[in-house]
Amino acid sequence: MEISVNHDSIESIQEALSAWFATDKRALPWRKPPHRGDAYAVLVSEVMLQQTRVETVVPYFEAWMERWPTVEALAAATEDDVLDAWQGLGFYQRARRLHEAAKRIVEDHGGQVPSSKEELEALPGVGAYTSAAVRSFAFGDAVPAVDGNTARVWARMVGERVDISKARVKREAARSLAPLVEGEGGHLVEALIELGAMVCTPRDPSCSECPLVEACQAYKEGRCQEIPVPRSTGTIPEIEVVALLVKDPSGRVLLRRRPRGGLLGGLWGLPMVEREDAEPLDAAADRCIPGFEVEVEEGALGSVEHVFSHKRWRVQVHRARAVDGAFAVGSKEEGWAWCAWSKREGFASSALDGKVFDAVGEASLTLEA
DNA sequence: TACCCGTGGCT
DNA sequence: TAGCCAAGGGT
Repeated sequence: MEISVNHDSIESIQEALSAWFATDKRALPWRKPPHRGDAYAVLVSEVMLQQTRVETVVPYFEAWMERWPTVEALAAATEDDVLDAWQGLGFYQRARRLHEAAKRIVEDHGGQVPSSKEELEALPGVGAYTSAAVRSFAFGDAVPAVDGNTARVWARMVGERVDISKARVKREAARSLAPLVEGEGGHLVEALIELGAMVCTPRDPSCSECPLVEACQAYKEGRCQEIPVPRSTGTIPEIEVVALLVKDPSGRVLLRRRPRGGLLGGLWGLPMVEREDAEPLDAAADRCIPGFEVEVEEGALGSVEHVFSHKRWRVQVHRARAVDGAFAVGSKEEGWAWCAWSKREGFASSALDGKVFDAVGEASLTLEA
């Protein structure tokens, strides 16, 4: 599939896109000094922006760059501090991969973010999109960085009803768009992304303001509303989850760090497990704290609903204690901690955990009242 | 390839 | 309200 633009008009299209971007682009922190063009800052912003809205990322990016202004500083950080800075952003593997990438850049590349496709994509968390973005925005090596925005712009330009969530479609878009962005530094690559975000929007695109209308097949045919096709979505399962509120004699609460790699990996929360089909409450409670038998109260203190990208949790929080009177669950390094209620913010946790903490806090107030 | 991996704003 | 979706990557 090719963009229906001849060689004479490609220059005028480039000029129109360039002029639009120069006047209409948003003043985002990674587009301003001292971050603009800094490969480390580009890498941080692009990883944060993966599947995440710009407005959400802005405060995280600013705090991150203040805390770790250089790749060396990030490489020297602890994993706990990295997760602390990332908490609430979601997709927590991104944080640990970015941290690991910083370490490798320091160890293997002398502290300089590499500029080649091969070396960039060898870094954890850096794929085709992020690699192209770093090359374009930091090294002036203009390569189409095809995110959902650019893919949508391209799909409408060629007028094809494609599913832009498919990797094959994004590869085709990158190949097809290369002549449009090359030879202009990286700003046309970024302009395509910005155009998709601000003008060529998923619904009700502002075609009257678009610098690419003359090259847009979908506009010509009046089919912008039906391109691209909506991606197919299945229904997500709803899962019952049991969480335990366990206190020691001094009133501290038992927290558990989730294993790396899984859902909310590396983050702290009340011990909790997904309940098997028709699993008795006490059996699920025992699995919350492996190796210990638990006495769990039947009535729930509170309940929390939380929707992830691929499943829905209904969390029931129960009060519980050790059958033999005491837990020797292990150290903080082993993922267990007794935490005074007022000190829980010292443990990096997710939005889900925040809801659970809130539910427990409200239940306590009710009980005391 | 299909699925796993968060969150919050919008309609 | 319930679903849709956003500057994706790894497996």
